[in-house]
Amino acid sequence: MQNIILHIDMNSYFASVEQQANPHLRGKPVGVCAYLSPNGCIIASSMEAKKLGIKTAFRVKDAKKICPEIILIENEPAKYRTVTTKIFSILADYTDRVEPYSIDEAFLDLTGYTKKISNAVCVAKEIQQRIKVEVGEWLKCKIGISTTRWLAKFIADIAKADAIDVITPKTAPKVYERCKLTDAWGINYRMQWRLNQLGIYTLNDLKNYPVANILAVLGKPGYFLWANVNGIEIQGVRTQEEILPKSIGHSYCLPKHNTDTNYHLSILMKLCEKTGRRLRESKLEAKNLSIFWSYVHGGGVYKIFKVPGTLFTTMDIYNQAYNVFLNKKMSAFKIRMIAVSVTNLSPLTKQLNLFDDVLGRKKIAQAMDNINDKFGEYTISYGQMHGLADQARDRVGFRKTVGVKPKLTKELLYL
DNA sequence: TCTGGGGTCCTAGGACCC
DNA sequence: TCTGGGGTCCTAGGACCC
Repeated sequence: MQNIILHIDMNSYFASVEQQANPHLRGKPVGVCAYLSPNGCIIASSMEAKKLGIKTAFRVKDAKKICPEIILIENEPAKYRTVTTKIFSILADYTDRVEPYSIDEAFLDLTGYTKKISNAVCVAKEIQQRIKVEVGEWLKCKIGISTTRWLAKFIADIAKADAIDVITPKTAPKVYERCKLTDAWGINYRMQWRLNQLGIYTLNDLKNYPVANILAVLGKPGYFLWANVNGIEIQGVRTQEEILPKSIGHSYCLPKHNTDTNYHLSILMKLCEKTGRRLRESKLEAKNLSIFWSYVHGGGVYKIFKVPGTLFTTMDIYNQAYNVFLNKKMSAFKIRMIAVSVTNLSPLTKQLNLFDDVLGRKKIAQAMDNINDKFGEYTISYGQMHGLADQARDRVGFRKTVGVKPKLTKELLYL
């Protein structure tokens, strides 16, 4: 029995959400940036901006040169997540097998709903319509339909905006004829080069290549590509509950390049706090910590290690990160970016009890999260983060910093 | 190639165990 | 201390993705 898989891909997502929310942006070239500075980069652009040559990852200054009339906006992740939740709840009306792939993409397994591609096309049309009516007319999506997850995404990737396209293993060779190798999910220029070395120049070359040879030369990644283009399912649709996150982390490119350790530590604390909050929201604990920083003039330090016990509170994470940072940092070098993430995650098992020393700290961390949820980000925070608010307030990700902090903050930190 | 910030999966090689 | 062969865990890093 063949499966019926849909891949939904929102068009120019962040820019479309902004156009939906702000009518004065509609029909105009809009660029959504990581942050508004000449060196900031465009992370999404509207259809109008794309037509004028604006591409993702352009720097702000270059985008302005190419298209002086472009309207630039700083991104607001929370806003986009809210819209995503609405869209995904529409998808959930058709099947419980919905896999959120990214903030603007999802897979649907309709196998239990219908066996016919023609029915799937009707569902796809209805989904497009409902998103426009229930979420917003500026939110358009393209939908790929096939028998495997990879083929559904492949056909959606090459589809025009707002299209519904179907591909089956039978019709695939014809479609491959008009595609480049790098149109395929999983092939970028490096993999393309390696495939070329084997005499593979088209997707049909790859499809017809002896599987044993490709496995021998390119290993598993090569086999996966071969199986995918041949319509063999490698990994079906998995629901959110079936996918436990593997890592949670945050990184930050510093707006000021200097050697000031206190400044660096305050950024480090902020990253640990953001990471810790998400860890607690997900009700997970971590066994490994990874910390990375790079220097302005090249090079950097990457360290990943198993910690004694588990990580759950912000201070658990910060204490470990702090030790590595102070031990390994070259004090004369200016730092460009810092990243923190936790891995080796597992569900939090114990009930939190305020009278247990370790668990008590976890309970305090959760109480602080609750206060911040209710009154705004960083209403209550750790002492290390003080002094950062002024520099951080106008930065992306930190924009929601609340200027007024209660006086009890420092006391709470040292409980 | 990098620019931003968030991820996944896979592999190599060393340490350590029986 | 070294001999063999098998295994796991840990850390580092590459190659992709949005």
